[in-house]
Amino acid sequence: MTHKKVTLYELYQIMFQEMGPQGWWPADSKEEIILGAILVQNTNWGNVEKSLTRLKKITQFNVEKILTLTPEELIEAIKPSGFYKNKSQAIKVVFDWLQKRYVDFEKISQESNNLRKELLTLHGIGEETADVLLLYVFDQSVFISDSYARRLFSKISNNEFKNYQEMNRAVQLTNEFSLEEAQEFHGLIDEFGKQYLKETANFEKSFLANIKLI
DNA sequence: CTCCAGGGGGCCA
DNA sequence: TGGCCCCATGGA
Repeated sequence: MTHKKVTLYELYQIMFQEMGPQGWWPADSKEEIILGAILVQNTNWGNVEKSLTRLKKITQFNVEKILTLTPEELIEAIKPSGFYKNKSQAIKVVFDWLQKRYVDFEKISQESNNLRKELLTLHGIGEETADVLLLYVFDQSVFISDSYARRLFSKISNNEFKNYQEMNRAVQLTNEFSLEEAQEFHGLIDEFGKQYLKETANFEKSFLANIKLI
């Protein structure tokens, strides 16, 4: 079995050509993306949508209104997406932080010389969620080494990526990637994962089966 | 019925 | 550091 050797950017182009734009992270505001990023932790997106609908009804995703909610009200709103004790506290922590920073996303992104580290100090924000926020809220072109990315890259490279940090150190986007492409890439990888990288799915029948990363 | 999804934190060796 | 366990709901 001979494999076609491709660069990271060529991989992106192949996936985009095959699957098209994924419209990843549907949201009308940065605040909604942040809420979604927390609520989706180890949770099906469908359940997240239920919580977002309920939250929107009582807060319109307004930062001050969200911070005004009692813990019980917040928990009640986000219950459908599970882990509500952890997630309600994470929402509180992140929105407190936002309010302190005047909720100017562009300003935060420019002023903090190590925003990733700063995000990781927030309780409830781990490596993956921090990178999701960098990519979709703070407009930084980063690669997200989530489980689907690790499964895919373990198949199309000679490395075996066991955890987030291991892959995050090894893989970074080249500067050919625009912000929009970086955002699209993550969506493509996860949609590909849902179709071809589950236990019952068959990667060998996918359009990436004969691809290897250079 | 079981399984697990667009993770994170605490604990322990 | 690395492995293990817990957190919780709802759809398949």
